[in-house]
Amino acid sequence: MKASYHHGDLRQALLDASLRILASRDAGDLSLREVARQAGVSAAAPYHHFDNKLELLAAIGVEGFALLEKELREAARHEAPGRATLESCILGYVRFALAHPSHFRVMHHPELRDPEAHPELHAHRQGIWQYLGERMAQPESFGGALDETERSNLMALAWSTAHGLARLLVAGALCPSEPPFPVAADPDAVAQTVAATLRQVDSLTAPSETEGDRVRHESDGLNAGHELAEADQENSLTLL
Amino acid sequence: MKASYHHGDLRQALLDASLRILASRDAGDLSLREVARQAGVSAAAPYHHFDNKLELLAAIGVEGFALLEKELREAARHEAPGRATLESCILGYVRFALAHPSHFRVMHHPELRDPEAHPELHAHRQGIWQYLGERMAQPESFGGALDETERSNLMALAWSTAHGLARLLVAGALCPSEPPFPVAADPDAVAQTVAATLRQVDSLTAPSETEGDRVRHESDGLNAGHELAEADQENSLTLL
DNA sequence: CGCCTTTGTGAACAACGTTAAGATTTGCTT
DNA sequence: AAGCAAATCTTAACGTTGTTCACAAAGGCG
Repeated sequence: MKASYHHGDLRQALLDASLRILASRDAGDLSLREVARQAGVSAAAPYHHFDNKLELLAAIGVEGFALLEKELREAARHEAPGRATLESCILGYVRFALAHPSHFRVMHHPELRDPEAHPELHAHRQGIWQYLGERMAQPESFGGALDETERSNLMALAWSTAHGLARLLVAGALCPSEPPFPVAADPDAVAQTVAATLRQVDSLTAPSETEGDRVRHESDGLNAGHELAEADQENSLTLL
Repeated sequence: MKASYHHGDLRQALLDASLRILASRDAGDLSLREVARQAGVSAAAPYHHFDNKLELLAAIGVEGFALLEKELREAARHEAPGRATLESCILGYVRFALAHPSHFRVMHHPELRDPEAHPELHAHRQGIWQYLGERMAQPESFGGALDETERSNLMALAWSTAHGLARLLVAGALCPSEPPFPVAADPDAVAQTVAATLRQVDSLTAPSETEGDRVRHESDGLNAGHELAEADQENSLTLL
């Protein structure tokens, strides 16, 4: 089977071998020599396909972002348009992380964050953000009446929750056996429940809301209202 | 000044040197030899104080968790008892991450997650979880009526949001210049606003809630209600 | 003072990322 | 079809890393 001196498609073979290793090891531990070994080539061979080890990881990250966007768009087509968009985005994001944990970890590897060092990866990351932003910005997502500030609040909240939940689940920090606190056995069930719970915030600005609700919420907390107002005044979550 | 052959307190000096380096580099990149160099000792010296490099990082993690717990308890004393506990925990967690990003990153370093390999670190991590769990479990946190399932939901949601927000802010992924979406310039303001926004979920189960609210929420989504019910039935967020 | 324990040094080893120079294959050009 | 340049792979090497080992210096205690 060892066909020829040349490999055929070594680049993809290296990516696959990397992912096989990354399933059990962290991205920081990945050894380029080991990847080459698993692919059946010499230690120097990968350098004809990637500038260095980080670029190999960046390519995996790009692969991951492309896959994420594909799956998000896929999921968006299989649902009633304009309903529960925020919840659906969160769920899609978390499900991707659970389905492709190795990709997810590489996508958020700290050493790949510099936009100038890895422009293609950065472009894909921005693409996801833009896509999610556009979907969540649709007026019917929240019910309609929603000014810029409120929308920013919700998006920061949703993005934080989705990302945090994904990280905790992928890291195994939210498992039923050893508690931070009791949680469901099935990670997907956790995601569903959290997303559904968060939806109650969404409903605050839904059209069915009464004016009485609105007032009660705003004057609810002792310092909460004050701090929020203060933050709004200083620089708040207004458009950049 | 180079006093003697012996260092005095090399252990702490190594920890300090590490943190100095970690301020600009990631935990995975930290070189033990460089730490030793900065501390002015040979490459083998650290092995008299730490079993290996990971144990050095684990010690920093322990330091971080202890600091976090101290700051959380500190903040808890300076506020009206039993009010907005959930929001205060979130804010405290995020503020710690912003104030001590190096510690925060090490505390969540992927290679330090194994409880058996780093039992002391794991104990401190559990301690934080337990402390936060106890605080958020206080009945007056939410207003009173709250069954086990609802409490788990809220805690999973709050923990996810706090952790996700902290990670995004520490990573610089929520900055005003390059948008995922517009966000405040001051990270602390973002944290305040997100925490305040999340508080609306809290208010769902507050005593001032009317029965009409409750019903409307549960029958709100098209599939959301269904999925939640399904999750509840299967294994849900009940006590472990 | 003598002696054991602690804490430092220096040299060594294997593994790693990366580069350089040379071999082999591919494919285009004529 | 021949030949030649580009792409791909190999072997060898360099410097750095984590870690270990044997040994030296300092501290503490009888």
